Amino acid sequence: MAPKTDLDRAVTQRLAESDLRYTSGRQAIVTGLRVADRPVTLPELLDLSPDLAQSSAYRNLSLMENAGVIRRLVHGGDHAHYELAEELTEHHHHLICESCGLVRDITFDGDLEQTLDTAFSRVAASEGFLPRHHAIDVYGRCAGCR
Amino acid sequence: MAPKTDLDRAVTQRLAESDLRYTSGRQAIVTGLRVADRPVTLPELLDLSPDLAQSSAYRNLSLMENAGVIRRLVHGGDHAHYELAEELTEHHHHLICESCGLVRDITFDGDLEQTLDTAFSRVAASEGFLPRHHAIDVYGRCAGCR
DNA sequence: TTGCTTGCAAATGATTTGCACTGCT
DNA sequence: AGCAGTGCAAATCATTTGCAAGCAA
Repeated sequence: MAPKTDLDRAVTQRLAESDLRYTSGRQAIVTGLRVADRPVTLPELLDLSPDLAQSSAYRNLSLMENAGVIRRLVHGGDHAHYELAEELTEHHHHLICESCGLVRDITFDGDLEQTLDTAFSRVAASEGFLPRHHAIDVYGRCAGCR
Repeated sequence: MAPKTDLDRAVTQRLAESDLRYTSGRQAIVTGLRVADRPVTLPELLDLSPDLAQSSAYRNLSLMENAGVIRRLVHGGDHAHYELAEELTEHHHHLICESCGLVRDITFDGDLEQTLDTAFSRVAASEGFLPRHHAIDVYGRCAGCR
């Protein structure tokens, strides 16, 4: 087993808080997501780590999502995309290719996020909503599909 | 059949451009979505118009989505939500209740949208993407689930 | 040994599709 | 007549789950 990274330690702790072990299968998933460096689908994840059983991958993704380690993204395509939770990385948004489904992370500067939060809170309040977080998806064509 | 509204006329034209007729079943869907005044799931749509056959509703929603009349939203819940396309209403975003799945429309003022478009174009360009449109989802708790 | 994990196979459930029939035009 | 549209039932397919066996504390 590879030496523990800071990410592994953070994941271990979050899993422990939900009474879950950081097994080798779960490490393979976390490592796969870290290496991919972009949200990936389940088939892509299995390609990255061929020893994973599909059902266990789905099961662990789901368990780790509840534990705050994984975030599941769903856009219109056939498969959901998975990435590490923002608490383990950083707040970001997504660029989605309408042609091939590729998803990439993007970040905005703090001033813009500040502006957004303020605007969202005001509009949400007018509808009686208590806003908790937000997601921005920018759709377009990726370099390969231009 | 009810008299044609401006919306009906606009839908008729868009469907015609795809060689589709504006049949009574399709009118029932469009009317249901207009009356609901928020994105609804397929079961909700069938409740609003009990005469619709499920398969035809799905089929027409899909055809009308391709014709630019309908927009399909997918947010992780069990069912997708459907609403009238923005070209028939106005550019808006969504407030989503994490507890019950309710979706409501929200709009931002022009200045903010302008700021957003500028920011999105710049960031997308840095990744080689050509941005086409965007979607902002604000997650939280609705008044009923507070 | 207790209980979390895993892999396999089977089940689930939203959505899609084949097909025969209906109804515009 | 000719073809778009519809409803029913069956098929699809990503994801979930039951279960028996494996493994860590």
